Amino acid sequence: MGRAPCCDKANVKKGPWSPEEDAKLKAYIEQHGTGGNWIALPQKIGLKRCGKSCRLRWLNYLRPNIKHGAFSEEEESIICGLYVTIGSRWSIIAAQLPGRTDNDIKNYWNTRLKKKLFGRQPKERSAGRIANGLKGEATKRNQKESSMVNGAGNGTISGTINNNQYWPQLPDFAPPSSLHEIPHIPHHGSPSDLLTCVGGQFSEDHLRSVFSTFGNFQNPIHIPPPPPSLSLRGDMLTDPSSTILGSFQPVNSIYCDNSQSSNTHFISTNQEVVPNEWNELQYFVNDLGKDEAAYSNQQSSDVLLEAFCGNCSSQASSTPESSYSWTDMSSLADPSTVSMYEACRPVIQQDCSEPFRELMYFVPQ
DNA sequence: AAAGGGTGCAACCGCACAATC
DNA sequence: CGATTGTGCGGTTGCACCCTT
Repeated sequence: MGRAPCCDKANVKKGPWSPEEDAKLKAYIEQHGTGGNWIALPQKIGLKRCGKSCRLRWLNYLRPNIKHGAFSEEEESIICGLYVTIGSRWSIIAAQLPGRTDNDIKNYWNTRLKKKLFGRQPKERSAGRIANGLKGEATKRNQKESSMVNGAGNGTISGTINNNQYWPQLPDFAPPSSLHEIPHIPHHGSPSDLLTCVGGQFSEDHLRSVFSTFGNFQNPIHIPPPPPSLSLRGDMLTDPSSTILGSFQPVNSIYCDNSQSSNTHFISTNQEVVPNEWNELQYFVNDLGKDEAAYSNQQSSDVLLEAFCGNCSSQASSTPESSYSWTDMSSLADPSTVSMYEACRPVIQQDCSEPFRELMYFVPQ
């Protein structure tokens, strides 16, 4: 037996709220409060709405000091930083952004920030629409919402956008003499953001652009020297002073072969990787629409394989519940890269404390 | 001018947990 | 202490708007 419905579904109105309904709800709550009972509230007001719907409408739109309109760069940084730290805990993230609702932030993440962080551009055909479309959206909002916040964020987006990119151009960076000079890495990061760096474009510019996105989370980092023949893409250390790192599980380092032409990349970590983050990785890899494969020597390899085999077209997908040996999986990759990695594994293993975990994935070219 | 498709946002759904009976 | 009810939350959906063809 399921639980009783919170309201008579047949007799409640659904869909967009009318100005009259808004006015009724707002006036009542401002005068009497919610009374601690959302379910009973619509009857008191004479609204044919579900109590939950009233609550949502109030919290997301009608209550005072709600901030609508474009997100500032600072807000973006906070959202991104918290997302890679705590995941989709929108209510917690919203608590850090006065005036923003969890729904707003969730929508903003899903429609924009995710694309931005994953480094994906919209389909080619959309390029023109994007430049104009954003302007259109902003105009729509401006017309719709007289309480629009100052135009800083909006102006930033529409003002700096170029013809080819969805997002403002990221600042130019002077090429580093070595990756050790990457100044700041998101210390709240998860595997996903670093893997995004590695998997998204495989470019150092992109890597730095993602790091710059988290400028608010700058902190000194320690980057150990890479093993021979490998370049170190990133390294993260937890911040012991932080109080919100409960679920944070960093990837210690990501090693990429030095050959730009190679399609194989190795990731090592001595940390437990939580399933959510692998799911996110799965999303990312699947979103790329490319074949991939994974190998793990860790105990929780089932987590990894589950995460990776959802849409695999490689041989891995045919037996998603079985385990794969290194031999099996490495056979899928470029032989020279595999042999190079094999030679480096002891060094990497030494670099990571036990239990050593590794993941290989490749993107056919 | 119209159809088709992409995008963003408001709103809904269902589950988990807390509070109350 | 179990059952019931209310609330909070994240995921998902529906739709209006706009652009491209």
